[in-house]
Amino acid sequence: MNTTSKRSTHTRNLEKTRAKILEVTFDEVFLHGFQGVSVDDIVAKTPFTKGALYHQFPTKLELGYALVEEVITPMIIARWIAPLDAYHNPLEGILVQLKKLVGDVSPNELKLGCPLNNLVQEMSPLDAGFKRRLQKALNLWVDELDRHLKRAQCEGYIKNDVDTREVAQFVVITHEGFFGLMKGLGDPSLFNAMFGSLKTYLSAVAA
Amino acid sequence: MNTTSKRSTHTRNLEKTRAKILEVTFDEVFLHGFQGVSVDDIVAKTPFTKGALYHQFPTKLELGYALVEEVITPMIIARWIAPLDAYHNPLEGILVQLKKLVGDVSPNELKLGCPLNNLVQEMSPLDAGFKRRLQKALNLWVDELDRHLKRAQCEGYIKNDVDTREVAQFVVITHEGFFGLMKGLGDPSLFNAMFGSLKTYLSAVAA
Amino acid sequence: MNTTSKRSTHTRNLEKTRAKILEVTFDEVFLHGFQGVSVDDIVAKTPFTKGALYHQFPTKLELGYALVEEVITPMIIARWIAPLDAYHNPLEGILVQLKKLVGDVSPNELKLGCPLNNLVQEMSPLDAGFKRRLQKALNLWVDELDRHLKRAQCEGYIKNDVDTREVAQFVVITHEGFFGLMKGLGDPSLFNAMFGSLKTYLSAVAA
Amino acid sequence: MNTTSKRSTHTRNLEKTRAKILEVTFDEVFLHGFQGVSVDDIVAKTPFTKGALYHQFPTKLELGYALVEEVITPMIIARWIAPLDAYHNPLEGILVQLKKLVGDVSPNELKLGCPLNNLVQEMSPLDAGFKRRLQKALNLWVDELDRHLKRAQCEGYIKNDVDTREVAQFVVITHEGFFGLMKGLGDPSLFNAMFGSLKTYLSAVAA
DNA sequence: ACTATCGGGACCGCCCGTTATT
DNA sequence: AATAACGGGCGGTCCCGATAGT
Repeated sequence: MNTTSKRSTHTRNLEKTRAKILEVTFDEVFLHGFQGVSVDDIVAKTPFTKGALYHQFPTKLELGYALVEEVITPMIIARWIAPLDAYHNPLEGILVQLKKLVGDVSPNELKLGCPLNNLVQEMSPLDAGFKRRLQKALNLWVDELDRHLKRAQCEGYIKNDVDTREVAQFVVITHEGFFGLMKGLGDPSLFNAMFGSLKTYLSAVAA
Repeated sequence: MNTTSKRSTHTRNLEKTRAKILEVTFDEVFLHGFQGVSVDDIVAKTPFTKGALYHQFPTKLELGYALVEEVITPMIIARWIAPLDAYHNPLEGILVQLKKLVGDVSPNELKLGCPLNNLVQEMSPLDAGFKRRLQKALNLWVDELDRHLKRAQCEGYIKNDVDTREVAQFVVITHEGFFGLMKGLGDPSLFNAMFGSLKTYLSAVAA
Repeated sequence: MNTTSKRSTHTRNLEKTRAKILEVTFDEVFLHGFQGVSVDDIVAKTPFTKGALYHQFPTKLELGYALVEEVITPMIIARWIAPLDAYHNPLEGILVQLKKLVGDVSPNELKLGCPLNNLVQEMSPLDAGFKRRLQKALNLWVDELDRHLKRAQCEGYIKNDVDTREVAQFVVITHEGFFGLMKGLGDPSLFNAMFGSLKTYLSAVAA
Repeated sequence: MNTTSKRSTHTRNLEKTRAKILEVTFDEVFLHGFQGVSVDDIVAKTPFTKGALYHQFPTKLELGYALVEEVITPMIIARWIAPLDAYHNPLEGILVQLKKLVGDVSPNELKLGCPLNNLVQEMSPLDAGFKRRLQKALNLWVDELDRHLKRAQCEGYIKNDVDTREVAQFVVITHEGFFGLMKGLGDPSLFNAMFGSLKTYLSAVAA
């Protein structure tokens, strides 16, 4: 049980190191918030030291920026957008995906909220760099949803007089609102409220 | 040397001190988050010193708890629940109140989000004491909304097969979701998306 | 040999605390230079902790500024100016004082140079706040010397066509030059070179 | 693939690298002091990387030592000693050179002081290796001046009872004292005080 | 010889809360 | 009840140098 040195046979690989640091950062920030995590905390959960982290990220803020751009934004796309390609009717895809990624997941995993929403709430008003990157991620989400909804409208799944962008915005609002409330209440019944209501809403705009 | 006894003067001053501290705390926490505010920051915006604050609130956390219980919870009730008493049809009240408190407000004032939601996102997973009090506030909001919706259902404004609690939950979800997205995007068009979609949804559950 | 707590029966006295911190700071900066001293070093040689230091001096720089204004400047006046009052002929006073404060002092004590000159060399080009305060101290030294030399000229000890301010400047130049070289060479013979040559020079401007 | 052998090319490159590093080091140390400059700062102003620097200089201190020996000492000789060869009367040479190298130079260039003096003041008490090398440079300066002054004495330009070494020491004292004060005050009138007074002094020792 | 990556530690600023004092 | 001085420790930055690899 002596103090193990961090110097080892570790292969020196910038990409891997960066990925590992970002992975740990994601976990820690997801658990404690950006301000609630110290660089030392992150380093301690890593096979590296502060020097390695500093080599990759000149400041804690830059690490946070990379987290948004390189981890969280792709994750949003992968979870909420990419799967829609498989559905001829995106409205159906949205609900099925919601069921799969939220309804079938244990409430415990949902209590931490949505990684993107968490950072938006915490950091957007505090730092312009965060704000810009988080805005970009949110807009991307809305834009991509809108693209699928427009496709749905073309295919006749949505009434022609419906503003698809408004629907896209509302879908994101309900997603983030759900995760936010879930974080506060931890009440599994929230999913039904959200899923059922969203279904009702989407039916109302469907053709 | 007026007629008021020393004791009551003391008590009144004590209450004024407490109220002033809570007022400043609200402003600062609303701007920078709970973790982002230091006790010294709060004290500096107060005519008192740190000792006075610690005389009233044993720790920073207790100050935060008081903020939730004595400021934020009443504020939620005053803004989103109490006004509904004036409406015979609460569904109408919800939408009118939304328009008044959000639609007619400058986007700048909305960019800081909702004081309750902000604290939920930041503090719920970090501290059990916060979590309990925030949960209580959220549940109160849902419960009171549900009470009004049940009244609406009795009055025949809502279909009988509708689960009013689910509607209440969904309304809160959309409120907090909207504030959350607004905080991140600052896009005024979000209000129309939210307002219009909520109207569509409420119409779908209305009798 | 347990770790002694710093909490003790210490009288809480802002002035005394400040004086003690400045005293220790003077010693440490004199030995290692301003950049070479850490705040922790200073605190460690003090009966106080960092909190106390921070209470008095918001930054290390401010501590340095106070050192110049409250310790070093008065020291210059006390050593090189005040004693001249006792001499009817200031030229004589300058040389006698030089002998007393330098010639009769062990070379070891001189190897650290002049506290004012040390800071001028180290900090003047690095920080405008230091520069201003050090300039003020140097100008005060020159001005006060000039005042005494003008008195000497009035009394007929200095030729009328001599620019006393130039003499004052030159005297300071030789003082600081001597301390500077002494710091580098540690050679006691430097005092004779300086003392003798300054005597020769002052004789040349004497009436 | 020219005729020069690989070895000599290597050597030449090595020397160029070393020279470039020393050149940048001189500039940076002159501006910020030795402690105020980081190895990374130096490397950043170089076409090389840190590894190259550490290949040539095992530590930052050794780089500083090389700076004294290979750059600053030769510079002192080139500026203050070598030109005296051209003068039959070195006393005249000293004053003329002073005018040329100081009096005709813009005050801005003088505000950074003398590279040698700067290092003496900063590093002599902190590191024995620096001290030894700086002492050597200062002694060389005094010795060489003394050599020229002895020549002057032989030629009858200086009174026979004058200790030329003391004069040499005093000249260096006034040089460094002037640069030191100039660094602190930035007052161009200092040159006249120094030049005039030194002239007066040298006249007093001249035959 | 030279590069890129990383180790480990020290420093300043700051922060929450306590204690002596009034 | 309230103030002012102070305790003790953590957090982000930065720095010197070492090591793996070319």
